[in-house]
Amino acid sequence: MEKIKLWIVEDDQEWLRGLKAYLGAQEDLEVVFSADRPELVRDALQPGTPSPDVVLMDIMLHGHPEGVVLAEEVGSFTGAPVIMLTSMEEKDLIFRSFQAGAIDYQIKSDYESLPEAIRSASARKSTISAAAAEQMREEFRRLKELEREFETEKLKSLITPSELQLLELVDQGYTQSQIAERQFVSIRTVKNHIGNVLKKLGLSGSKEAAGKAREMGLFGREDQDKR
Amino acid sequence: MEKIKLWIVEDDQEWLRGLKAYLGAQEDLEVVFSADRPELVRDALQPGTPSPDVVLMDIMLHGHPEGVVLAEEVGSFTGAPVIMLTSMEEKDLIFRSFQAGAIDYQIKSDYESLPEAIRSASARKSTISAAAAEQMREEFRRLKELEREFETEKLKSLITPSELQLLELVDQGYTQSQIAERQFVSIRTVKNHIGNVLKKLGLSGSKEAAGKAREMGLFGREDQDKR
DNA sequence: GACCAGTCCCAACTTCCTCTGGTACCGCTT
DNA sequence: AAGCGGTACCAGAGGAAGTTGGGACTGGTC
Repeated sequence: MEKIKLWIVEDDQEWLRGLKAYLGAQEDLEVVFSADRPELVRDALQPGTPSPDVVLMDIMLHGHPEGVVLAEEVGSFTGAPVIMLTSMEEKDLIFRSFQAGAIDYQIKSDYESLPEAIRSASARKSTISAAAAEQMREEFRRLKELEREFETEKLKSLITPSELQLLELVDQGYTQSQIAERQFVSIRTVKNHIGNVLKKLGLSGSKEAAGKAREMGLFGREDQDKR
Repeated sequence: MEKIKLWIVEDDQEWLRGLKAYLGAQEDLEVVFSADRPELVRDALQPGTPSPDVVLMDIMLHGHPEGVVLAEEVGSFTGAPVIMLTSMEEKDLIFRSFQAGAIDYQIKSDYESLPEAIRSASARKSTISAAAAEQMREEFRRLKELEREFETEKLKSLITPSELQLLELVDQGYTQSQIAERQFVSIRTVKNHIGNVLKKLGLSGSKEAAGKAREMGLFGREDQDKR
């Protein structure tokens, strides 16, 4: 059986030695390269260093999260899956690692589960912990809400108050002349407002525009709340 | 050894039977409940149905992604980790499932890896496939970029053109009187503009404000590009 | 003391946007 | 033919915001 070739990047000498010993003792794992400084890793990318099947990368190197950028470099150069190691579960770093292409994220103190994580990683599977997944979920939710808000803001900045009011009446099914009566303005005003909205939204069809505005929550929030 | 108790929700009778047979044949797995319709699952939530250790949930039930909402309900009611099943890797559904609290996401055709995924899930670990992870990564990237753009827009909407111009000169190290000369305006104008910016940003210190504006890319994009 | 940055007021002027209404015309449905 | 929605212009009134200045004052720093 072919052993899984590991690279380990870890600035804490103590941990590095421990990891090498512990992982090297596994039947199917083999540490072929290790480094405690980013420079050494970058050197290893060009010459004949045995290429890795899986890379273990400490997320914090000498006090700052250099592991993140390094992970991206190593990942794209060697094509190997990268597992990030960290002491604490720090939300922002999980995302940065994830974005940088790391396949997995493991807590150092949980070293017993590392061999299994490495085997999964070599098969291109991530075994993200529940806590980490939960934090990603939260961040995801936040970003999705933000995306929605962003869209809403963009719409709101296009539509003026009176245009919006007319749209609401359109949405309720009134005809343009009915709206004109109700609002004590001429049909011309109504036609202009709606025409302007349609031009700004790039639509043709006041029903469409009104529906869109409603979906985006631009009308009163008193009643409808789809969550 | 205690067997892992499974719930299976799957509308395709063929698959449901296959899954029950295949998974039930595993030594450490036991299918304690299965359903082919959402209603049956909701019924199972209250009475004495054996509670699950892991739930398998088809993401598409009768043509529409009802599995997503169902996953959230089942997950929060039973507290069990939920694995979503699907035929194809559809980006949007992965996120929706993930947000809904699903711990994992498996492709049906890849059924050989299901038992292992179930074991991981029962230990609250997800074994997301590389393809799915890559899609999540992309979506993440997009959302993060959007977040940044959002922040930028918010700033830009606060700062007026001439204020921005003065900020740029401040950033280049000119004093207020130098800026006044250069722009052929009185010192009073400069002081006012900068004062207004500081009030709007809630800062005190024009250097700070200028730096922030630069970081947000509000100045010319011709040269600096930090990526 | 001179110089600079920052803070609070106030006051013109300009420019742009909104709101309002208008004329004229097209296409569709009833 | 009448009614409705939609499109393309135009134009005046009003208001909000941006720009430019000013006065008066505080608090550092060289």
